[in-house]
Amino acid sequence: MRSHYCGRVNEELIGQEVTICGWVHRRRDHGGVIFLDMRDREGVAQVVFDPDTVESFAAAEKVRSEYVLQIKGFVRGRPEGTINNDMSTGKIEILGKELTVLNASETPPFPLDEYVDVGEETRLKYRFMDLRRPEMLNKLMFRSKVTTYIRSFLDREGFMDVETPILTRATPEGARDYLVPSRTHPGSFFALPQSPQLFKQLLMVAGVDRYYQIAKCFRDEDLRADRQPEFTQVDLEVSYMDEDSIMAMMESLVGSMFKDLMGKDLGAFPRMSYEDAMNRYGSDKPDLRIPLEIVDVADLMASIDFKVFAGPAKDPKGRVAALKVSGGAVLSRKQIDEYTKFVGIYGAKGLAWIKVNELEKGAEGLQSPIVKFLGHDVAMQIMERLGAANGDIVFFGADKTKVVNEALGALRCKLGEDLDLYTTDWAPMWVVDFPMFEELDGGALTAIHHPFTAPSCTPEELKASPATALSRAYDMVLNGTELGGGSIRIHDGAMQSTVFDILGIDDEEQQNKFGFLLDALKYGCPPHGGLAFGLDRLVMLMTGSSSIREVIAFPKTQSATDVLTKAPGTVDKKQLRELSIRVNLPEPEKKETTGE
RNA sequence: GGACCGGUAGUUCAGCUGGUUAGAAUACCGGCCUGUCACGCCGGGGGUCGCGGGUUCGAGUCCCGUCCGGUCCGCCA
Repeated sequence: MRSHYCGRVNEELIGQEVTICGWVHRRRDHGGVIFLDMRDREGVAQVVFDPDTVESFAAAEKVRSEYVLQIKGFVRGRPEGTINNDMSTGKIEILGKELTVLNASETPPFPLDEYVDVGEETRLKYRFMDLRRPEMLNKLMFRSKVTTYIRSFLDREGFMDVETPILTRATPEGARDYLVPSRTHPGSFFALPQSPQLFKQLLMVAGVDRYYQIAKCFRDEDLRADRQPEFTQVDLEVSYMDEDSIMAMMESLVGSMFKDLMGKDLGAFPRMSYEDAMNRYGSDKPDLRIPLEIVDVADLMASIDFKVFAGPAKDPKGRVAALKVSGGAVLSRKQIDEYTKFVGIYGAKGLAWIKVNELEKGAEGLQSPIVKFLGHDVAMQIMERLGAANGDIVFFGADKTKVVNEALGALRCKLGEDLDLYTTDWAPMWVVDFPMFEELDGGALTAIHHPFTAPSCTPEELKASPATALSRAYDMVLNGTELGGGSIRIHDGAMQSTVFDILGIDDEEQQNKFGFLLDALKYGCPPHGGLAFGLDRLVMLMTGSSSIREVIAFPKTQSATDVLTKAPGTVDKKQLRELSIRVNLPEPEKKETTGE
């Protein structure tokens, strides 16, 4: 039907006849001459109709925005003075000879140009129109380039693409599962996979050696700008490689992809221990574009009692830390109040600060509601430790360590954004040496990564002091976003049982939920490890998108609905009967539970 | 489960301290126009002010509830 894409018609085709198909992007009717900007996936080209070609001119008068046309015409250079340098096809135009309307279109529900920011709900309701916009099509095309790049890289490295089940069994730990009722086993349910984790480990036992899959994963948890209930992971696993080799290979994948697809050199990825990351950045995924660091000052304040917690001398779980912002003294009282409110979200009960006005005057040159409370000597010692200079502001956090880290960590990122402190566009890194477990409020332990992560010690050592044991996990972080996480896995049955024991999973439950894994570990499981990238987040960062939804063709809203198809929906009684399911909604807000 | 922001024409928005017939831009429809490129000029049509209740002589505006969308906290091993 067509000889060329609209966006690919160029000067080399001048004098030739072409046939293009596409949408009417814009129509400019001057009475005696009509211009149609024709658009397809590859771009826009201008078609001219003049009254000499009576039939096509009449047809061009009748077409409207988003009509689908087939146009046959001659390519010619644009006349002197009418070249449009803002258009990739701006040096040529097509003189329209024949115009066929392949399909009419109703008036679009919103403009498809780049000049209006349309509300997301409207865009999602007409996603098929929204995706027609060049900006969105380009993102989909870029995503396709990324997956193609990853596939060919992994293929070159000897990875096998193996599919794992979508209908699987519910996992006892971790995120909430999406459940699928089994018709043939009334009362039993499949679960959609949160990740192919166990299957890929079984593939290592099976001898696949190097596995990858671009896998859909499902988690029934609340959504965020970077979290969808179904999302895509680049999931991979290798046998006989240690963490250094795996990290090196993944770094090479991401590094070469940035270079080849974006022309960006990420350089070597620095590695940082979890402990270091938490202490210096208050986060296990630090944004290293921002040059601010959190500094402990508890020792300098040992004698001081704090209003909000017992103070460093008396509370071993507490932290007192400071964040110096160069040039931050320009912040107004109102802005500081806003930051105080901001850290309140993370549980901080206040935000103390010191503005450094004239350091040469000693503590007299500091402006702060807390200096008199600290005493001049302590205030000056803090200034010295932080290397404060005139014009700086120092923020303080004093509370439980978790609160201080989260509050100052988030404040650090917020200040980085608000004051545009970024020193680079891209700051990749690895976070390593994660603890194996984290203590819950009740005192029980939970796995920081997942229960299949290998510790960097023996089972005996692990049993002796689980709370301090480190794991062989690694997270790839880019600009404060966790791009991927992985680990060396446990390949030894005794070790796996030890970990389950520590997590409080008894023998019966171990056999019931993970019997197949423990079985597999008995039959010659090679040492192995792997990693999973969040593809959506990766593409979001690479395209500079503000949310993951911008790089997913048909995403869900924050309440996990699809406004386009109106999913989830009710089903009719017959379907429920077949599944032995009865819907039982609470009385007051009883909704219709069946279709017509 | 919680905090905050938003919902007014197809779309993007304005609408002040409650006060005449709810506006603008754009889109749409009609007319004019032979070199535009977000074409231009003239004219026209277009509203369940998310929904329900309340206060008031009077509500887009104030109050309560609710629904929807978004950002975040919790949650997401």
